[in-house]
Amino acid sequence: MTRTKSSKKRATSQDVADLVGVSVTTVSFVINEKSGGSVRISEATRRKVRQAVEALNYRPSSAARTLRTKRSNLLVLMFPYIESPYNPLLAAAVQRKAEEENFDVIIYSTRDELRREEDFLDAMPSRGVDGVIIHSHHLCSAGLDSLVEAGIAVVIHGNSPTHPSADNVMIDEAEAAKEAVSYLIAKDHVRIATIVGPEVSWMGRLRKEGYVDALQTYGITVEDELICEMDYFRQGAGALAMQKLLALSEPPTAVFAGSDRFAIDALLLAIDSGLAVPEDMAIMGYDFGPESEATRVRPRLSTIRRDANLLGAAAAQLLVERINSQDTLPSRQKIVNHRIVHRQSA
Amino acid sequence: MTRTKSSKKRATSQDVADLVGVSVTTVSFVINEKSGGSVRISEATRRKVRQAVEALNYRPSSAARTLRTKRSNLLVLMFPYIESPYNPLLAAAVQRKAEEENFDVIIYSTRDELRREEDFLDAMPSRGVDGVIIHSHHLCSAGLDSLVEAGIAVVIHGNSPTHPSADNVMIDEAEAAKEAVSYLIAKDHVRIATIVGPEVSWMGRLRKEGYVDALQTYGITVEDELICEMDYFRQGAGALAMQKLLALSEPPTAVFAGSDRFAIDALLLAIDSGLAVPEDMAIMGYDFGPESEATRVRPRLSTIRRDANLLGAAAAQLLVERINSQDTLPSRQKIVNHRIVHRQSA
DNA sequence: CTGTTAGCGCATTCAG
DNA sequence: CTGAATGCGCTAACAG
Repeated sequence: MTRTKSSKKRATSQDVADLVGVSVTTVSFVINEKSGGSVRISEATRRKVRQAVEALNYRPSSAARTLRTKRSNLLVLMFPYIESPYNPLLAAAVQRKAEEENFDVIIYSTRDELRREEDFLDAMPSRGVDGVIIHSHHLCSAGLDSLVEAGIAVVIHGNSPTHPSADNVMIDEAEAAKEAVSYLIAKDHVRIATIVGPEVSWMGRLRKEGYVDALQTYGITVEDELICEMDYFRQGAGALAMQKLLALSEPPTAVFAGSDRFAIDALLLAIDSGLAVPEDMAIMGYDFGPESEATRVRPRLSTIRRDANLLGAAAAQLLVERINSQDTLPSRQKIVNHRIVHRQSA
Repeated sequence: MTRTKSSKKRATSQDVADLVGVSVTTVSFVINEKSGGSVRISEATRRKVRQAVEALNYRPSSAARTLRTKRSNLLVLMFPYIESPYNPLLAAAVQRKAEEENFDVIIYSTRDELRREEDFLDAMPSRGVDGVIIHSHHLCSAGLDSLVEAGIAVVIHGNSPTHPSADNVMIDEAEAAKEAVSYLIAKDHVRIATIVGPEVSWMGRLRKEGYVDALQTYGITVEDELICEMDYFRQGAGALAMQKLLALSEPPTAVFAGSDRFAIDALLLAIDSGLAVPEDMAIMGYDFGPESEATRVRPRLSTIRRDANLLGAAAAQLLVERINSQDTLPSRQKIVNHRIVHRQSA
């Protein structure tokens, strides 16, 4: 009685082979359902092997398999916070897709800390995962090189930097912005302002593009004084912009904000200034940060929303394709549907 | 040029050894920071090895290591829906703890389907994970046997069946119920009814126990007509119970419901009957299902909440201990703090 | 149609 | 203080 371990040793493919009286090769073939080419296992043998598997309760060791095949069927979804309302939806979608393709998914929250993100990505090759979906505010493409070099497939969620060997999945920013503004126009607004991010930001540029496009489509003149360019992260930027707009000789009756944060600040300032929202001032937001912020403000914010299901599924899809592709794939950009959420502010 | 693969081969410990001019054994020792006993690597060698690791960008292969050591440092968190508001919090907590202990966590949503749950658990030994935290409504202890036999550590979240080789982490159901009722008593209610789950349910029994305990503590007579036993999953059970209570010759002024669903149904019926909540009828719920349900109803539901952080951390803690323990550990039950959420309904 | 065999990359016993 | 040798469990040539 020298055994201290309580659990008996797990059965190996050799055990199965011995029990049936065939070789491990045969076992391996039936386990993996190989049959093409020169590989033909008689149906009788297959059955016997399967019985033995059952009898011994044999389960292949993924560690051994991974070591051999360089394939872990493991993928990583990394984002700032799993607690953000968008991310669980994204995770669910990724998971669903991954499961279809027989992948497990490791989820990692970086808490939006650059250091944790870097450390995690750095340790990724060691983990032996096949691919990773990155949703990050910090990401710079340099960090991706080592992943790609280590043979890890990468898909980037959102408008973060592109990389020649990674895919991006995102929504059509310009189109979404255009729809938001068109909605305001449909509500009979003509004097519509916008609060947008800086030119240097890809998102900011695209959203402004959509704003201009919508106005022009409906024959409304684009006026510079109605376009407020603001820094996304500047405290109270939205309020500032709204203040400026209200001071105009002819203020707008509606505002399309390039981010929910802009929108909420602007909305609050409008209300504090004695305006009724949406009667005196209609406000549209744009998905950015937690959904709850948009629903917590009164009146609730109408805004653009990404479809987490589509984005997640698309990301997983691209990732799996990339993992399965033997040759280097070109970088792909996948545009996914968005939608307008009509709440109370517009 | 026969190479089709684009990425160069990853460095192995052999490569590192070669570069330094030592053996793989030495490399292995310094990587794993072994030093006790007869193992002594000179500081000089250590440094050189570390340099080589850096130079070659060497990362140990976890697959190989797992195969060798029977340790994947991978753990699974399984629950019905990642989209439920409680579960991301739980996941975050588990993750945080797991990370401290150098574990990655695979998250799996069963969509509350028994079949998917069973299939996943069944495939677990093959995945080579070290342990699993199970949060399930369906779980029966039979399914756990094969996990335990396969040497996978198991921790059960909540009051699902216990298992001689698994731990449970949960809140003190009876105490929580007692507090809820005590709160109602503190608000000057004396005629307090309860809607509880069936006797056969452990949760139901414990919560009723707490209810009775609170009344007795404050010298209030327990009256059978004020105790409604209902099936958790029966449609509209809470409304039915409230109806019955309102029909009493002397109806209660407060109700402690054994689940948020009961509570919400009851609350709605009370309001539809022209009662003001909480003025005419105070209602306390009890954590069960999505938080959002409790906050969406008007007035917002006061209820008992589990602390996801504590529960998650405790679960991960127990799991890691179990994984690290060589010998069989006894089954442990860990009770975690809960709290009352005072909203509007009581 | 099936068996033999050689590693995958690492941790570890046992010799030096 | 360090190295040589072995095998974890599996897959995939290659050889029948």
